[in-house]
Amino acid sequence: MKPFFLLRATRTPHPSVLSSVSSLSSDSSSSLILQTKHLLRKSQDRLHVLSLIDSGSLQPRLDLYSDLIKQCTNLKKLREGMAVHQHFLSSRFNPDIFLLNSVVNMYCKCGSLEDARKVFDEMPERDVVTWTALMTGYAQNEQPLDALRLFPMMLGLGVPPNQFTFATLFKAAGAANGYEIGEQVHAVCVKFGCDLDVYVGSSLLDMYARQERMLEACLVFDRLESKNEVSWNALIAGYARKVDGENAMMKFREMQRSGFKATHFTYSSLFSACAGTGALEQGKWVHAHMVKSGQKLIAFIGNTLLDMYAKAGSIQDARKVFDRLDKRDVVSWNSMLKACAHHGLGKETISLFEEMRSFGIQPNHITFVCVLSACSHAGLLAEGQHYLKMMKLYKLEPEVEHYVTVVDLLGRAGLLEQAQKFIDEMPIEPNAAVWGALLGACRMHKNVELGKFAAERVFQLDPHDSGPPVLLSNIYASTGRWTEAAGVRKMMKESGVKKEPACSWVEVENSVHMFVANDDSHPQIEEILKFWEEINVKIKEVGYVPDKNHVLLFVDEEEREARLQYHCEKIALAFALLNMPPGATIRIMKNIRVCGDCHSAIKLVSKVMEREIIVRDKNRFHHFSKGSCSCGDYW
DNA sequence: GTAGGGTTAG
Repeated sequence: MKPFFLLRATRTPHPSVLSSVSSLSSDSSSSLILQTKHLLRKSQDRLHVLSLIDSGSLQPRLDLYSDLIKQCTNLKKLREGMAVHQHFLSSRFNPDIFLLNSVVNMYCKCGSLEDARKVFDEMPERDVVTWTALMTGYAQNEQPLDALRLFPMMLGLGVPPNQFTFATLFKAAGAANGYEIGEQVHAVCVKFGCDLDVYVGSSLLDMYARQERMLEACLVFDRLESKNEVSWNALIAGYARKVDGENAMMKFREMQRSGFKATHFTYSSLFSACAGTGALEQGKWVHAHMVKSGQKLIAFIGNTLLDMYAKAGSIQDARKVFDRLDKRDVVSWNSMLKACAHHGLGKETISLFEEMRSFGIQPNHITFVCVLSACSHAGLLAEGQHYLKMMKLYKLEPEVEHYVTVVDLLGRAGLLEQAQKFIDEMPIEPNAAVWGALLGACRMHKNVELGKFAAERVFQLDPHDSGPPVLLSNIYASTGRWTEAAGVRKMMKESGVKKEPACSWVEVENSVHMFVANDDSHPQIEEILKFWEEINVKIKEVGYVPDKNHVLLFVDEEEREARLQYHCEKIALAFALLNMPPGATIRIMKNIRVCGDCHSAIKLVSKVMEREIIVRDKNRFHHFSKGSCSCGDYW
């Protein structure tokens, strides 16, 4: 066996080497050298290895440099990597493509793309590995466009790409929203016969899934030569992102049938799908499946599980998960804070946040968004201002999101002028969301003039959002200015801004039933409407007066009252009352904010029907019980 | 020597 380098007895090697060498039982010299080589390679002190070379104690071979570079790559030691690179340049060795490829990769993995690019540019020759390593570097360091730009250059120079190249390119295309480029690369990929590879396929189907093109994603998936956990997970994650719980669950069952075991990626996708639709029963089922499969509750899954319970309306279960997590990271804390805020538990959010601080956990920007929005939902004005100031303490500069919550906080409290002054004095440029918060407050407090002013700002900054014109029209309508309300509606129609249709849904016996406004396609609709009539009589007996201000169309009085009956949250509620066992808590989800009239009606329903009713709207949860709501009518 | 999938705010 040929020794790789020699340890000269006349020089003093590193003490750890000496002590290890002296403890070796074998006295065969080649074995000694091999053992020493192994030791040095495993040594945590790469700089010392370089100094041993400098002092003449070691005679390096090319693969010693190669090993050292690899170590620096894996450990992400940029400074040491640079030293090894420099040392190699001053050595007797010629530039070697294998080693330089490793150097490019080392700089990429250590996040120094400039250095990687410099080595790349100066290389006398480059192969597919060189190109792919740099592309991957860009793709993994949030420069996906730079990764994509390399591809035509590479093809132009006649370097044929391989499956590694395509896997990276599709990832980059997905991250850069570069879907047109992605599709072109897909064509090239087919030409090179790489599209059936499972790595390429997972990345490619993920790219299609990210633009909600599940049909294409499935086509890619079905064509794969062989599937693995990653390709299944990419598919399930695609459905989960689309909040298509039904298909996510279906693919999950297929995955099981095909003999693949769910991983923590699978579970977290499924939990986030259930969180999106608020499907508590399905979420619980997946949770049970996970426990049975022996998958541990690591932080990553725990956070999505916690989030699922919170978003599906069970803050108690969310808290249980939080308490059971053995390692809580900042995301766990943020999720729990957000859960409390979302459920209107302002005081609890604050005490949880103080607990987090007392544990010495460093809050981040999102932490403060959670805390501030809790203050806003609970009307805790002084606390909100206090926590905004506290950000400085943690060296966090408030971002526009934080200013939005403060405007919201002031606005909800009715301090509209103060809110406007706050916007004027903001150190950063207010965006549409900031003005939108003021507009929302004007809607709440029926301030037409300021509302108009705020609305104009929003229209300028975000002309495509249907929310603000609807809000403005509602301000006019709720103050009886029907002509102006109709004017805004007309303007919307002409400019092509479409209002998102209101819809509500409810989970009954493991399936989700959705009710879209003015859609009577549900098979039980006749029965539901008849049942709502009965409820309506009952709640009128205990004082329900339909609030016609919430029907914001220019129609006559009678029709206005009739239209109120058809708000989708009422339909969903009637459906749930008809189909759920007595006493079971009803959980209704709505895609937009719950309307004031429905809010009053549901409060009374909770009383006359003796039911716990939980409604999740776009902003928060409402827990209705015994005739009142947890939001204290402040939302 | 080069590759793919997951969470938190609004």
